[in-house]
This record gives sequence, structure tokens and C-alpha cells, in this order.
Amino acid sequence: MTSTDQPPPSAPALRPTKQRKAVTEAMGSFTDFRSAQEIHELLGERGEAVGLATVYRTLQRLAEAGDVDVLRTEDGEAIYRRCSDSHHHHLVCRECGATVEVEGPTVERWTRSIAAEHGYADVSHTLEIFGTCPSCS
Amino acid sequence: MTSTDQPPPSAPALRPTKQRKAVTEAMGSFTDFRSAQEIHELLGERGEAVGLATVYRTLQRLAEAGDVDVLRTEDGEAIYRRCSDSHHHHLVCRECGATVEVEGPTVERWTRSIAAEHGYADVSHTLEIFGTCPSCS
DNA sequence: AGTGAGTTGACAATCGTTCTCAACTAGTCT
DNA sequence: AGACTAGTTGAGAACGATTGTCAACTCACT
Repeated sequence: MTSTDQPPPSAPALRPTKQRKAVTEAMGSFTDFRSAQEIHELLGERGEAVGLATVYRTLQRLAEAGDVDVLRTEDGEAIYRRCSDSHHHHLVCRECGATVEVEGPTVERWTRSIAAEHGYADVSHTLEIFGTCPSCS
Repeated sequence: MTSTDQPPPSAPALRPTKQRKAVTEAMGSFTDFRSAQEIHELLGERGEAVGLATVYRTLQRLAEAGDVDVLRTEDGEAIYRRCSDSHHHHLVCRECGATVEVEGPTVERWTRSIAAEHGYADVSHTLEIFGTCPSCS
């Protein structure tokens, strides 16, 4: 092992299996937030049955990689949605789930200053906005 | 049933039982966020054993009434904390859970304007800030 | 003391999620 | 192409937080 070009330790070998592709593709077919179970069901309807455990595993990977956003419903269920790379938040319709990605330098600045003010380091935050979208009200 | 003074329909009769008092009191004995199970355990240690189901029920009531804040941990567990009446957010230490309540007219304004911009009504939002507190870093 | 609606607690049941593990597969080396 | 192997899959068991069930209890009021 005298090779000089190791791949970055970040990617621990990920195989593009049929199942993973199916999940990734399915994530592109809707724009609201859905639960793992719903996504599993969707895959079944599409004729690309994938084991529930695999759906969970794949969604986890995707979330870690930042390819999907994860939210928690009021009752603790995890819901997923494909997302853009950059840091952003969501404006979600309570009724139909319609979601808009929003960015806010204002909030970013604000949270950072608040944290600094209290001496907190390594700041991160979660922010979601809920409301009733135009077509639901 | 000819009485003319009904109590406001908001309060459907709430009895101040020993258990409820115990839970409420226990909530005053710490300032970080704790899970229902931890609170149940705490009560046990204090010699005021309260059934787990009752702890859950009571915390729910308190949360509905706005007397405690509820958060979801990364893995979906609900955690509770006594809170002030006014609308506020939290700056939570990832390590020790030390929590600071923060207010932010800035954010309130921002979320409202974002929502309006997209035509969303009945806006609410959740915002939590996580970081490492001074004594943990 | 008696009454009844609200409350409790032990336990079962639910439900989302993770674990287990034998069977399978993509990629690689020969 | 065949063999090898580490990563992957899926069915089902296991798990853990939370909620439901229901008979026994208790507070507040007569």
C-alpha cells in the first residue's frame, strides 16, 4: 500500500444499486415532504418495490449527504424532501404540504449574533415556517 | 340546565391533583430540556412516584396550555422545559443542554414578511439554535 | 357520608424506526 | 468467464417512545 493518492476519507464506498437509484429517482417525483413509509409505498406503486429497511437506510444516507432535507412532524415522524445544496429553510403549507425553500441572510446573521452574545460556539439552527398556502386558504 | 353563567369553554375542568402538582413542581426544578421518561424518573427519585402515562398526559396538557416548551431531539424524542409566557426561541447547548430563552423581533418580522411574500396565511414558525456553551467548549 | 365526573396507573397495544443475518450483487482481480 | 469479497438487500424480529384501555380511586360538591 504505497499508493500516494488515497481518495478522501469522506466517501466510504457507496454502490449505485438499483434500489438506491429507485429511491433517489422517486425523491425527484414530488416536492412536498413525505414520510419514509409513504416513499416506500410510492416505490411499490411505481413497480420498483424496495424493502422498507432499505428505504430508511437510503434516506438516511441521502440526508447525511445533504441531498434531502429532513423535518419532524408534530408527532415526531421524520419526513423527507429533495433539496438544493445551499443552506435554506422551508415555508410549508399546513394543509397540503406545498413547500417553498427560502433563504434568509437576516436570520443567519441574527442567530450568529445571538449565539455569540451568549458565548455559544459551533452554532447551527433549525427554522421552519408553517402557514396556509394561497390555494388552501 | 338554566344557569346563565357558563364557564368559558376553554377550561374543561382541570383538577389539581397530587400528581399534577408533582409534575408541575418538578418542571420547576431544572432548566434544561428533559424527556418525559427522565421527568418520570426524577419524580420517582423525589419520592413522588407518578405513573408514566400520567406524566405524559400532564406534560401534554402543560404544553397545550403553553406552560412548557416542547422540542424534538434529532431522533424524534419529545423533550420538555418550563417556559415563560411570551413567544420566544431557544439557544441550546449540544453538550450539556443548558438553555437560554431568546427573543427576536427581527426573526418574527422576517418570517412574517417571507410568508406574506408567498401568500401564506396563519403563519407560525419554529426556530431553535444549537451550539456549544461557554462552559462546555 | 354519598355521588359522579375527572383522574390515575399497570399493562397492552401502536407505530415509526432500527437491528439481525442469511442470501444476493457489483466491482475487481485472474 | 469464473472466483472472491465487501457492500447491500429484505423479511422479520426487536426496540423504544408514546398512546390507549379500563377498573379502581379521589376530589369537590351535596
